[in-house]
Amino acid sequence: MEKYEDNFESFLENFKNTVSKLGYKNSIQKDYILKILYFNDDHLSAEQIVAIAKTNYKVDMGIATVYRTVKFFEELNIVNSLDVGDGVKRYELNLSLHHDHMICTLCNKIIEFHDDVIEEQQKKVAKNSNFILKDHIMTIYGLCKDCQ
Amino acid sequence: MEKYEDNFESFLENFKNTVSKLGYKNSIQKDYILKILYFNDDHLSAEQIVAIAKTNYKVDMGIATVYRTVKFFEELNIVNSLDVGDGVKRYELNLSLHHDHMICTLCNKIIEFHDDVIEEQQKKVAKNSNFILKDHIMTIYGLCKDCQ
DNA sequence: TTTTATGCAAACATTTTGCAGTCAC
DNA sequence: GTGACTGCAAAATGTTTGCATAAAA
Repeated sequence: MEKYEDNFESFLENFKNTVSKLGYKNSIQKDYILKILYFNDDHLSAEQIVAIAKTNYKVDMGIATVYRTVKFFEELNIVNSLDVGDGVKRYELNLSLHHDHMICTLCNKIIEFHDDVIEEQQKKVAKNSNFILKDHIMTIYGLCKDCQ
Repeated sequence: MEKYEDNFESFLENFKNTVSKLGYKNSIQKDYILKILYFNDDHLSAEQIVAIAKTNYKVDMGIATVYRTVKFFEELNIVNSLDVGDGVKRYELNLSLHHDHMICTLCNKIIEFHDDVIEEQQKKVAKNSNFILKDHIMTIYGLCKDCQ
């Protein structure tokens, strides 16, 4: 717990420096959105971020700010957005190596995974089609352990 | 060309029988939406389907009808919807074996592909997580041959 | 003639935008 | 003090729904 706190603090410091260097301004909203994404390994919607800010941190935040901020984060490549298929975008911090998702069609739980074989094969497939791979998403739908 | 016509005609006949058997009613709207999806290997949005109906077939169709019809088709498993990430759902006929998509981030072209290695590996990954795989989507983003 | 399908418009949900005021630097 | 950021409300976007009419069986 303490360890994560520490990690987050340095991550936040680093991020704030980047923001300043780019000529943008820091704000408590940016801080809290990062904090919320950092300490919730869920994949959160804009509305959920507002709700968590309010209940867990007693911070009121306009939803427009959340949308603008996560878009800003996406451009800086520290946040990914993902489309579960229900018409609501969810956001996750882009800290670790690339990963994909398994989504339970019953309880909507999102499980992250990474597989090198698939990653490699994707590169081959792209190459075979003369396609320059920049990114990919892969989502497996099914039943999680608990819902079977 | 003639061959495809023939194929489509028998496909359509077959579909119409299914609709009748299930107690639903056939309509020219259903026919045209199928026809449009069949003869356009693009992945069409509801709005595009309405536009093509109007310009290519001189058929006016309400967009609500298109949404209802593609949902109906999805339930019968003859149409898949896909989320390119721009907030607009696109629809494709589900005729062939499973395939995935490469999307060019410049010209938005959609290229279909199928790869057995990836399919197999997905099964393994799911199994390792005690996850019962039902479906998956995989989309590769990058630059197509023409846009490089 | 009964039931489903259609088209329109209104409703809806999510996301974006304009603007006036606020805050960071 | 300047320029970016915020929050609100309005607008925009994509999709769904209610209802009266039309068409299929």
